[in-house]
Amino acid sequence: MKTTIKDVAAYAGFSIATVSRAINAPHSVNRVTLEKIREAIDALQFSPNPLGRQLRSDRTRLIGIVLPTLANPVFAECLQGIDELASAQGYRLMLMTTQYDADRERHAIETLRAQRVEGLILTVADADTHPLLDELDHAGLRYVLMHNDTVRRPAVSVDNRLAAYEGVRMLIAHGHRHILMLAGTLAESDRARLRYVGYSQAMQQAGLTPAPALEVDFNADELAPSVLAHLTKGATRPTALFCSNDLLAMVVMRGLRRASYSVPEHMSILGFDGLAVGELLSPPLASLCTPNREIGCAAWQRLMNRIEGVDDGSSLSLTLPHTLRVGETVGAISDIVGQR
Amino acid sequence: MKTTIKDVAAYAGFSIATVSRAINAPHSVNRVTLEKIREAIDALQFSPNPLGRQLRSDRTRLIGIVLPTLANPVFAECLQGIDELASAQGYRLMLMTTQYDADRERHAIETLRAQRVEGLILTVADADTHPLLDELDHAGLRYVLMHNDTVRRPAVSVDNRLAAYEGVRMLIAHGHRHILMLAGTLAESDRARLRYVGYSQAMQQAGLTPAPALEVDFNADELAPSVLAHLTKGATRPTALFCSNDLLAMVVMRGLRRASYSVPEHMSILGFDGLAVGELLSPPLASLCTPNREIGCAAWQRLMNRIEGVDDGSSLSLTLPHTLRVGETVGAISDIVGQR
DNA sequence: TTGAAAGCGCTAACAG
DNA sequence: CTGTTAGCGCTTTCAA
Repeated sequence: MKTTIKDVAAYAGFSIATVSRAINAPHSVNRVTLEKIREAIDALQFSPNPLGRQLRSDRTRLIGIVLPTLANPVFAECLQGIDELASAQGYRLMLMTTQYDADRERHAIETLRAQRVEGLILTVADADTHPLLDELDHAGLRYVLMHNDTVRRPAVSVDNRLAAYEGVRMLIAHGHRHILMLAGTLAESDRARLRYVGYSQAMQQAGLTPAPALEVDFNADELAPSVLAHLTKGATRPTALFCSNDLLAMVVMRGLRRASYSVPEHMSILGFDGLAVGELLSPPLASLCTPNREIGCAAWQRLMNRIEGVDDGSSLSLTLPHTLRVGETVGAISDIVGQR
Repeated sequence: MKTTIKDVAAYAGFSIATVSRAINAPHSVNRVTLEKIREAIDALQFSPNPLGRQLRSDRTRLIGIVLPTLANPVFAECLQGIDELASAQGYRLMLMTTQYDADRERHAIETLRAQRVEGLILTVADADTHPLLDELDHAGLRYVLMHNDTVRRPAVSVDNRLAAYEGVRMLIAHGHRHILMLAGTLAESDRARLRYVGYSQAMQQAGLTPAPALEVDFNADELAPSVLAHLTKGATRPTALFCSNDLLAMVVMRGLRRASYSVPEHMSILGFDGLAVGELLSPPLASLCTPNREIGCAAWQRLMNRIEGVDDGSSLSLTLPHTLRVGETVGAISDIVGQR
C-alpha cells in the first residue's frame, strides 16, 4: 500500500487538506468536490495510513490487553467480550500475555505504553500491591482491571468473597463438615485470597474450623501422592472440596477417579469460574459462575467512559453478579459412602 | 508520556540525530556521549514513540492475527504459541476475531492492512476460495494460514484427510461398521471437507458405505431430537460417531448421556482436535490431536522467514504430525450393548 | 563522531 | 469551501 493522501490529492485535483477533510469531515466539503475525491480514493484504493494520523492527532484508537494466559477459557471469554465491542467501535486491540509472571506484566505494560495505547484492560496477579498500576494512575493512562477484586482501583469482577461464602454454605447445607479448600500454586492472587476468606467465614459461621488451603499443582498430569493422601486418608478426611478454579477442580476429579474414588459418592466437589466445559463433564461440575463475557464488556464500557471523559463518577469497582451452578458433583453427606 | 527525543537531546546537550544514533546504533557514538545520553534518557524516563519511528522507517513490527473465535481452545492455544515468540522477538500482536463470518474476515484483514501490519497470521473458513488472500498475495503483504489445509497457500496444519482416515480406520478395527460423521453447522471449511474425505476413504477401503455427514448445532444446549433419533433409532443405527471437532463430540456425549445412552457401551465416540479438557472427561475422549501450540509457533516462524526475506524456498504448506489419543470413548463392537 | 535539514503521512490552524 | 503552512516524533542522508 504505497498510495498516500498526496496521490489522491493530485489525482482529484485538490489539496491534501481538502482530501483530509473529505475523509474526516465530509460535510464541510462541497458535494461535487467530495464526489471527485471519493472517486479518486476508490480508483487509487487509498486507505489512510493511521500512523500519520495517530502521530499528528495523538489518538491511536489502540487498546492494550494484558492477560495472564489464554489457556484458561475464563480469559479467552473475557477477551471475546472485549473484542466484540472494540471492533464495533473502531478500536484495535493489542494483546500480550504474562503467564502470571511479574516481569512479563511489567514488560507488557511498558511495551503497550510505548506503543501509545489509549487505555489498558488487564488482569494482574494482585491489584492492590501492584506498583505499576500506581504508575499508570500517575501517568494518566486509563486502565480497567478484570477479575481483580479490589476497591482501590477501577475494576470489574464478581464478589469473590461472597461467592465463595455462598458456595461453601451450600456444601455445609448438604451436611458436609470436613471441607477443604484447594488452591492452585499461584494462590497469591487477590481473588484467591478473597475466596479463602469466604470459605473461612462460611466455616466459622457454622461452627466449623477452616483448614489452611491446600496447594495443588494443576499443571501436573497426575495428582501428587501427598495430595491424594491428604484427600483420602485419616479420620478427618474431607468429604467435600472447594476448588479455587474449575481447571483445578477438573484435574482433581480425574485424579480421584483414577484412584477409584467416585464423585460425588465418595467426595463432593465445587469449582469456581463456571467454565462451559464443566457442564459437559460427567457428572456436570458444580461451580460458582462468573459472567466472563460480561466482565469483558463491562470493562470495555468503563474504559471507554474514562477515555471519552464520561467519567460517570460511579465508584471505582463494579461488581457483577455470580451464580451458583448446581451441577451434580455435590452430594448430601448422608449419601457419602464410607472410606474405602 | 510526553518527553520526546528533543527533550533528551536538550537535556544531554546533543542533537536529536545523535540521540537517535545512541538508541539505534550505539557503536557509532562516542562512549562518553553515549553515556550522557543514556543518563538523560533515564532521568527523563524517555521511551521512543514508535509512531514516529514507524512512520519514518516503514517498519511497524506489528503482526495481525485473525481468528474465528477464542471460544474454541484450539485457537487460543495457537495464539499462545504465537504470543510467546512474538513478544520474545519484539513484535506486537493485533488481534481480531471473525466468528467465521466472511464480512468480518474481510473487515479484519482490511483494518489490519490499514494499520500497516507487517504480516498476518490467520485462520479462515476456506482458504482455497478466498478472494482476499489473492489480494494479499498481490499487494505483497505476507501472511501464513493456520489450520487451513491447503497446498495453494502458505499454511501450517496437520494432514486432516489422513488424520481422519486413521481415526476412522481405528474405529473400523474395533469392529464398527456403521460409522457416522458429525459436523458442525459450519461444515464448509477446507479442513472439515478433508476430514470427510478421510472418513469416506477409510469406509470405502473397508468395503463400507460412507454416509453423508450429519450437521449438528453444537451451540445448542440440547441435541436436537431429530439428531438424537438419527443416532439411536433404526436397524442401521451407528455404533460409532466420528465428530469433526472435540467441542461437538463433548456436546454429543452429553446429549447421549441425557438420553441414557452410555459411552462407549452404547456408542463409541471419536473427536478431533485433542483439546486438553477432553482428557478430563469421563471417560476421557478419544481424539485426533493437533499440535496447536506448535502450529502457532511454526506459523510465526514461517511468517518471520518471509518478512525477513529468508525465503527458504520450502514448499508453501507445512504439515505437522497429528497423534491419535486413544481415550476411552471408543469400545470394541463386541462390547456394544444392543439398542435399548 | 556529530549536527543540520529533509521528510515519512497526516491533521489543524489560519487565510483567503 | 479550499489551499497554505506548520508541525506530530523519529530516522537518515549529507556535510562538517
